Amino acid sequence: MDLAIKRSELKAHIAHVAAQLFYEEGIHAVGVDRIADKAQITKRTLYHHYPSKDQLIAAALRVAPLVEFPREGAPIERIIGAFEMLGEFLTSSKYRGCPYIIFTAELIERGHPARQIIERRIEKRRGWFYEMAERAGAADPALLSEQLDVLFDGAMASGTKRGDLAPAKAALSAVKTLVNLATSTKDRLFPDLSKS
Amino acid sequence: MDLAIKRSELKAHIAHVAAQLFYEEGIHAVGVDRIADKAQITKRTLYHHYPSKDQLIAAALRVAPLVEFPREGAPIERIIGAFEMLGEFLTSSKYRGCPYIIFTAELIERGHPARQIIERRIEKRRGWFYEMAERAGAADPALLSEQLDVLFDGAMASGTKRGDLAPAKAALSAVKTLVNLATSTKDRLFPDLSKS
DNA sequence: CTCGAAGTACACCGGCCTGTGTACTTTTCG
DNA sequence: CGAAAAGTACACAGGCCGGTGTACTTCGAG
Repeated sequence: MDLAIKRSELKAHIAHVAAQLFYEEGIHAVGVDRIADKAQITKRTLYHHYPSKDQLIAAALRVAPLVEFPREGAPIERIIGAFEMLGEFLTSSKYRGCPYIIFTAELIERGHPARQIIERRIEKRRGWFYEMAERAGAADPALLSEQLDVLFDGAMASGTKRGDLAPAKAALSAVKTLVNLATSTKDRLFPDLSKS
Repeated sequence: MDLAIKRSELKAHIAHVAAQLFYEEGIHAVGVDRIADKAQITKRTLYHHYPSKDQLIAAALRVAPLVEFPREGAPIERIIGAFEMLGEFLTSSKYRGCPYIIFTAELIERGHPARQIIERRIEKRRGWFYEMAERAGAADPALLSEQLDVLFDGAMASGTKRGDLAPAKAALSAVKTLVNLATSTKDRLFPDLSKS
């Protein structure tokens, strides 16, 4: 496969191997020896780059794969595109659940090293949704972006439990409905929907 | 607190203690000794009732707290009621995330003992949503119930990461919108919303 | 009452996992 | 080229955890 890894890229390489293993088999279930083996290095070398497993976890989290969000186009199309990408992500070969959720579930006691990374990324995604909602001319961008966020997480979580992409489809249809409603002027026809 | 636990209730008591500890601190992080201590019994006694930790995990999962679903009322009100109960669940003292998701995240390798319980419960919830959607006269009960499912999971997952109940509120508003649309005859006004 | 089941107290094993010590070879770069 | 930095190979410590053995006491149902 990847014979001959340049020394200068070794550190990053280790992080990627760790990320994959942690994600696929769980943080607690994977020992440093396993990671060193798969990365084709010595445990000693691993500890040279990452003095503790916790720091390795943090590094792995930083390079964890994400759902790609569309970088251009009309706001509404970008939002919908994000959920379409999500569908692809969910059906990718080894999907096992939202990395954030999975890692968070295994990192309760630990104070901080990795948590902050997760929280920062989540905040970034929320910001993106809010910006899109605003640019799309939503009546209540805060509400819409919050709804999108929930749907996104929901599709990921539901996709964890069941292999298929039905959750992603359902989320996508819900997104289309909610976005259309929130950005259309006709929403005045249903003034009572969002309250009570 | 709970001095004097009846012998006949001991087994159930152990499962409850385990469920709480597993949920709050993680399955891997909690050892049998901890559980035995908190249950005020000997490790030996624990192993008398549950011959392995895996079986204890399964038992704990069976008694894990759930969101209560309304048992009576009009279908639409019951659906909405379910999401209101969810909001309460999320803001309950020690909420740390959807028990199913958390436990699943820590139980990859293990083949079966606990997984089946989780899957059965999820299927039950899905069935409940479908029945409600059908009774409410939804145009496409399969789609609506799938959407509700995704929103439910999403609220739980989002609620994990951030302490507040904003996700639950957002999910609730989305539910109201989607249910109203799906069950109203006026949805003919928006024939294009759910496709493409 | 009585006898077996249930519970106790405590020591102990074996495996796994994080992390280190050491003596050696290889690469990199000024 | 030559020295410092990086990597190797391997053994080993120390801790935690799941699970067992044993000899004893207590409970509770018939």
